[in-house]
Amino acid sequence: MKGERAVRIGELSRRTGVPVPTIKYYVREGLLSAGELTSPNQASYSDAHERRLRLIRALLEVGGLSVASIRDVLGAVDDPDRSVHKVLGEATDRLVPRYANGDESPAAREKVRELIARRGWRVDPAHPAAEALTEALAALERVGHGAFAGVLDDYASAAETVARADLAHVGRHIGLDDLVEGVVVGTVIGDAMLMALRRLAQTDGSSRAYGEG
Amino acid sequence: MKGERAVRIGELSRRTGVPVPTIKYYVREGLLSAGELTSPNQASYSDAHERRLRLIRALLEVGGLSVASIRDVLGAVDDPDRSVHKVLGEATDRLVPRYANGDESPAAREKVRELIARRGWRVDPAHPAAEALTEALAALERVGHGAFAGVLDDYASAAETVARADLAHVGRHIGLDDLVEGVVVGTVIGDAMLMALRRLAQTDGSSRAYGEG
DNA sequence: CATCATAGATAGTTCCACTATCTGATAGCG
DNA sequence: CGCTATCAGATAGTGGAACTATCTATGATG
Repeated sequence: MKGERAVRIGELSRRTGVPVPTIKYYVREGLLSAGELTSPNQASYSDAHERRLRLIRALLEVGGLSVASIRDVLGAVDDPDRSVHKVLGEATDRLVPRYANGDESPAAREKVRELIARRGWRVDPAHPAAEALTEALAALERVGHGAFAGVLDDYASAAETVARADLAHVGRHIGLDDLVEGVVVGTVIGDAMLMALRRLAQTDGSSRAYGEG
Repeated sequence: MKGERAVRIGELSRRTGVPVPTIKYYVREGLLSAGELTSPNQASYSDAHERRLRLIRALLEVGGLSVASIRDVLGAVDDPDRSVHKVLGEATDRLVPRYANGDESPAAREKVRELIARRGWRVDPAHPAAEALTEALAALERVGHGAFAGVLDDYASAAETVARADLAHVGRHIGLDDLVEGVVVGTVIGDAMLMALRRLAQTDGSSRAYGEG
């Protein structure tokens, strides 16, 4: 086993493939806690550091998050409050792109309100994700493809399927200790997975419908 | 009606909210064709320009695409080839993030192959979306959440639902002329919609499962 | 004891999406 | 006709983001 705890920064860098100056940069930016100083110019990094560093890279490279959002999100991961629903809510809240926007397109806003009602979802219509959805619908209108909003209910069904799977996974596999980390990973990497799967299913479907050879 | 065709750049800017220098920048970058010169220093922009400009902004702001990818994608939109399947494939191809990566994690790669087989999807396992999925699964492993791959099949079902809705919409509402544009909009804005809906469904589900007051 | 790695600080780099400025030239108005 | 606003096209500059490089001590290690 190479599970040696307490390595120095060079070894941490070798193990994760992240350059030393970049690790230092993450520490400066508050994404990663500093190593434990064993002398004025020597610090040791634990397995937790390595794990955290891999998480940062995954959020950055696969999730496409900015360093600033990662700092936010990891703030939630380290938050001591551990009530499940609150923690789920906070973690996901911080993962929605924020639109400064106030009140473009009341039509889009209304569609979102109706959808939430129709689905019986117990969510605040001012939830950031609802804002994001409103923004997307408004963009569809602006671009002259408002009709695409017709897929909303099918999308909502699919989203429910996904959310059920997410919650089942959380219930089954995740302990309170890395709950938030699990939620973050599942949300961010899950988005990437879902997008990729959507492309694959589209490709398959279009090949069947408009087939080739 | 204010459907006056052939406006000048100032008016185009006013109508879309995009600053004049930014419009010029998009023209330089090849996202937008130049206006038709009516004299050495006067050009007129048509409704098509306005429409295209709105599309660019939607892809940038809601879709989060880079100027470079937008140029690529719009290249497909303007491509004269219009066989439905090919066009769908090309448009979606250009919308998948490309990973330079070759061969990290054969386990992840194998999982993707198996999933495609299990689903009976007629897609090349080397499809860029399959690569992206492989990358996501590899990231899960690296981060110590490999178990999350257990949701794959549920996600795949959801993706099929979404893809069916997408294709039905294309078949019902979109003519050959703006097929590609429709696909691009549906793909990019559709991703944003799906992500937002997933958050809403998650919030609802977690509220029911771990409820609050 | 000589060399190497390290902490911590500061400064520099690259890329991206704009934004500003400048030079003529024309439009449109009175 | 003259005046001002607007424009095309070219070049240069800006600000933010994510690094990357350099420097100074200082301690680790063989």
